[in-house]
Amino acid sequence: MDILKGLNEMQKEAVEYTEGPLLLLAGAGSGKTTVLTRRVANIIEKGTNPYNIVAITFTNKAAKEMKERVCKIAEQGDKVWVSTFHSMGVRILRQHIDKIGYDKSFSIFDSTDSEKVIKNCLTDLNLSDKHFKPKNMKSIISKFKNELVSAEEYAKREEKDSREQSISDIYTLYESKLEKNNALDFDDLIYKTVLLLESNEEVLEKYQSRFEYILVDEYQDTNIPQYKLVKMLAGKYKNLCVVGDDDQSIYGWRGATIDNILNFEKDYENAKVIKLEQNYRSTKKILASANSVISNNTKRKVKELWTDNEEGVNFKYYKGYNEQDEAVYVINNIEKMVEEDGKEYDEFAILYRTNTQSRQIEDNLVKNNIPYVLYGGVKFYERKEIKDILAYLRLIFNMDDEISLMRIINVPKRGIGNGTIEKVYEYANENGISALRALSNVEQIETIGSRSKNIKKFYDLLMSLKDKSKEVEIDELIKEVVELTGYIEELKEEKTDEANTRIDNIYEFINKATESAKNENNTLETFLEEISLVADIDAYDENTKCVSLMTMHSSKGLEFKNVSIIGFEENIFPSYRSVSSDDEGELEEERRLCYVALTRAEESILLTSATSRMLHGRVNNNKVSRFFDELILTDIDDVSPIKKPKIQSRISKLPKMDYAHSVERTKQFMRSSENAHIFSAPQDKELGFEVGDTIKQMRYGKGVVTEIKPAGADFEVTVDFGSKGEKKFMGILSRLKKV
DNA sequence: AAAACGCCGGTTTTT
DNA sequence: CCGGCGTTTT
Repeated sequence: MDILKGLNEMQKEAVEYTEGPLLLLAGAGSGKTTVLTRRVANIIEKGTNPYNIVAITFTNKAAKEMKERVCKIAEQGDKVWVSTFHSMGVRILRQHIDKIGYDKSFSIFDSTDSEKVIKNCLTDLNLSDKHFKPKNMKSIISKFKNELVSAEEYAKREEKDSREQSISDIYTLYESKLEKNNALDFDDLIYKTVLLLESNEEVLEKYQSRFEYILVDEYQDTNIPQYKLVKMLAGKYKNLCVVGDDDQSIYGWRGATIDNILNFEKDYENAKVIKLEQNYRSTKKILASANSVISNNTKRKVKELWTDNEEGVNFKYYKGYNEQDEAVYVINNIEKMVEEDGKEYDEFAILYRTNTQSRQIEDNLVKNNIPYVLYGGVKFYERKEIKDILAYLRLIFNMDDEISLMRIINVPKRGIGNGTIEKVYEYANENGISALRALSNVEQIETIGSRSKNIKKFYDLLMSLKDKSKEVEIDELIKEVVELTGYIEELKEEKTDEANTRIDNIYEFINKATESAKNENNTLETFLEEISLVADIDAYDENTKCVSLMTMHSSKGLEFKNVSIIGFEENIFPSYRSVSSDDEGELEEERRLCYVALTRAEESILLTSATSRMLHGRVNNNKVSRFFDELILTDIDDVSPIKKPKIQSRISKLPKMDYAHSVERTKQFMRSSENAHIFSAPQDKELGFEVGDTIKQMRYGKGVVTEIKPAGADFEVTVDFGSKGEKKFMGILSRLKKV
């Protein structure tokens, strides 16, 4: 097939420019994946062995998709190494990690495991988990690793105050505990790979020679270690193509730095830059609004997406009374479009800022019998029962994994209580042996006495499982675990719904294992790895006939005909943290997230918010999101029961912009007939006061009016009483008086 | 040793 | 509002 068929000029150029460093700035919906796969095909066609090409992505889903598409158009495409950063790290480390002092059968700790290790560190160091919160410590350590600062280096650093010194101790002990467990945490998968390649010329040379062509997707999401890894791997041939969009950088909190993309031209001499700015996905209205929002960011490469697509329909905006009302509207809207316009459920996505927001939506979908898929939330592999079974498997694979050992030593109950466990640990420490070795010598531990037979039984159970693992497939092994431990038996005893769900989950887990076992060269190692590295979105299947529910973060890279963004409110989106942070950058990242969400849509967008919302057991009254003001307001139909709330405040809240831009925007804003009334002073004679006035109320005393909304013959007046909070009144009825 | 209770604290996004 | 965790009770 013709590799350039159907491409625009810029796309063709990107496909043909195969030698040397290339930065491909690919806007949302600009046909990026097509260009990438054709480019790979082109490199192969020019005579390169596919084995010498590597493509790096962030999610398994993206990797899988790219692999499939490359295979379709290129001879021997299956030989191209398409991998995520993390699985690439694992693959390199499994082969060479012994060179930096680990065993090749290392475990991968998830963040829960890491936090447990940190808790152990705190106990050992006699530090309080109130002052040194494990979650917080975890993220500090993660930050160090993402800045390539080792525990050793940090320990040497001078001028540390006492808190920093303690943190340094925690970091050091944490690292040594991981080593003792022969485990790596998530950050290590990249960090330790970098350390390995830095310290070992031979290994570096091996991979540098192999990778004649390197391709990195979503480059705007790379952090420092990832950047460094890529730079080292590309060191020999420098045929490095990075693809990204600085406007879609939404993982700053994970250490990703937008500078990697902004500085590419400085990092790589003679780098070619190609911009893909034509969007093939969205309507003109959607694109114009997305552009309008993102133009408020200061730190970005100049580009503007355009499209030949139709103008399209207006956005809809619905402000509900509360989150329940909001959910009902969103679902009714979908139902209506399905019934009246012949849409399918799978053409809809509901996006939100935080996972908890999916709850009301889910309730209402169930009520209305609408099929849906929820991505994210409590992950399958993080359920208690699955983690328990997994702990057995992990322990069988890596007997040094004490976190797993601790998890299941008395699960199901087998009469090994905390007291006994402590004694085992004491013995292990005194004799400088691993906990498992101590278990095998349990008869020697005098203090335990007759309970040692429980331990003996447990130890024998583990050993027989380990033997089994060498003979049978993974699904058989899991069945064996369940059988020998009596795990399901114990659950059956409970006879509760919850226990039954857990049993179902275990059967589902076995099914998944059976699926995996079908792949040739599937081992316990690869199975565990697969599970450690899955993301929610990896399960995304575009062939379902379901409404999709996911966070805006998860939606990156996907597209839907109709998108609903719920919770379009201050303190939710943008998040409370970003709003109250003094780092301007955080807000810009939220704005980029907004840009990502908007550009998922092909045809229509519904934005919703709620006047009052229950949050952490408390009622919140949030204003509509500031991003609302940054949209092109004339392209929005307000379908709320109460129209245009608080529109007065908008003038002062126009986004910060350079002067020319600002004047233009203001003019545009005033021209819009819908907004014309804003510029006449809003005053309601019947009330005798307006927004901003101080009034007096019988019970609460003096307060400032923040909002007036018509409500039938009366007005709903919101008054801020300062420390007493915000209250709502019916203005005339409650006889509010201007002071 | 296991179940039951009650308090405290957190609470964004995730490979 | 939730869940986790430590304390108390059986």
